[in-house]
Amino acid sequence: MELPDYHPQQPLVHYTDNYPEDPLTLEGSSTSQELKAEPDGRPGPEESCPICGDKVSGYHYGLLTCESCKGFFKRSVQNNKHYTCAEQQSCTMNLSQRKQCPFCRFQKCLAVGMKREAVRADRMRGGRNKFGPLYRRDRQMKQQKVYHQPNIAPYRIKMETTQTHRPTSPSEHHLMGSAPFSSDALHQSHIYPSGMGQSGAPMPLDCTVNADRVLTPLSLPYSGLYHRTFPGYLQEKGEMPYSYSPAPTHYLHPISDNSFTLRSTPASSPRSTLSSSTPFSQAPTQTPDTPSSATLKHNFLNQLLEGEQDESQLCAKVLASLQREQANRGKHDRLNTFSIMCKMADQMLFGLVEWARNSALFKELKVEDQMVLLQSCWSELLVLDHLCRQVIYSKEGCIYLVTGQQIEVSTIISQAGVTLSSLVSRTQDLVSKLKAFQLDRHEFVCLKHLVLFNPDVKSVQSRKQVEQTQERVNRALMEHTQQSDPRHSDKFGQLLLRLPEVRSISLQVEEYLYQRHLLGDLPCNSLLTEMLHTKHS
DNA sequence: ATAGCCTTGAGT
DNA sequence: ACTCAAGGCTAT
Repeated sequence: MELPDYHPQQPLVHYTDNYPEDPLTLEGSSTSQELKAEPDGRPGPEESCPICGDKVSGYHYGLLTCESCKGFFKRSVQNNKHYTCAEQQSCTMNLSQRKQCPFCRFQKCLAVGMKREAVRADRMRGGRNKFGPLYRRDRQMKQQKVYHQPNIAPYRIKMETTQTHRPTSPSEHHLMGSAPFSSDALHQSHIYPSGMGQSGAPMPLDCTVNADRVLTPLSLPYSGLYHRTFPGYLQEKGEMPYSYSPAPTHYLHPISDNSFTLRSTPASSPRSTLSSSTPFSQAPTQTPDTPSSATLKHNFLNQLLEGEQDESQLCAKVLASLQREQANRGKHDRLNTFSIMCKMADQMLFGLVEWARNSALFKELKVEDQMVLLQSCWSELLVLDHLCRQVIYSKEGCIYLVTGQQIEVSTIISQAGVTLSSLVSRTQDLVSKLKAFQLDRHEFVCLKHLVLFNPDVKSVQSRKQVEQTQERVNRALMEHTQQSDPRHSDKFGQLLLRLPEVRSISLQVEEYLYQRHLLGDLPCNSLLTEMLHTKHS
């Protein structure tokens, strides 16, 4: 799953850079960075074919390609060719090797956005087709980019399947499984960059063009997200709350000042107060508190809520991190989709650690207990966070990423391996149930605390303290569910009954990630891998 | 089968 | 009349 080094069967997300000022443009092409257009928008001399890297000769079947790929695509479509790959459907595509595997070449043609419809069934010559306006707009985009965004390329995501078998070569990514090259639906269901997105310029209007693509240009809760400034989050260096160090880091080792070695946002740093302007407060399921309910319980719950991360800040942080990561990489060293997902998870994990550390209840615990608790439940917290995000933001049949993008579940299921498909299905079932229950933020934050304060974790020293806190949260949850929705008298019980499934899913996630880690698929130096190691050691 | 060059013709 | 993205031709 990646471009420009295309591996048809690879994982999920690929991106170059991103326009921080416009979250609606997380789509573009693989070559946006290296393409250099003339000021008039015509392809410049350095423009390279997104399929093989050869010199571009103009727009062909939807996007700028070289003459040979144009011809290849035309022949393939006109003659209804069905190729097969002798390798693992992840052959390298470049000028010298493009002839070796027509299967992978054709896949890549489709992947980058070449359009079969542009090959004429009647073989009529000359004239213009319906893509004329697209080409024009793409030129305009390029022009804008040249003048206004010379160094910034867009962010994009595409699907890849994920398998757990080992690639034949460490440098290659192979699909797992499934994806015999047979139908267009398969290819088009990938989260591919817009065929017209090579410019790397914002292309919000391409929604319609990309209607068949999985990843729709996202609609973030707040369009102004990137226009705000988030101290500490969008800075390029230095003060980023979570920056990777070049050497392996032991993020969770306690140090004398009762904090972790990982430098995190100081507790006094600006953070959202979860006022009505936060995305979460717009959750359709939220139950507004009435002034009359200002009880102790109420204050307790609000206290828990105050520690919740602001979704827009988290989104900005993750995007900034991905952007930084990709910026540090070479053109042929892009993260594949799976790696990007891991990076996202990693950032969310950092966020959860920070969340816990800032929790008044959690701070009361010994650092040793804090560590074992977090090490025990991190994956459950990740799953809970994910569930909450889905309940609040996801469209029916889609998975909402922390970056604000939505991916169709059916696509993931159809392309992922058995394990991942099962995970996604189980998770979506849970999402449906929680949506039916109209899980609100109070309940969600209680569930997180219930999972965090688990007195059954072995080697917890202050077991009693953990137990009491859990019971306290449990009571608050019970009272809240009874008050907020008296019609669902069993809501409390139903919510608790979901936790075993959350646990089960999280364990499967850990197992899955660990297997991929053993295959070398996980990015190095991540908190994610460190957590996985801790459990498996 | 590939790929560079040629011809065509609707849109501007 | 010009543009340029279609299809066609043909040496390799």
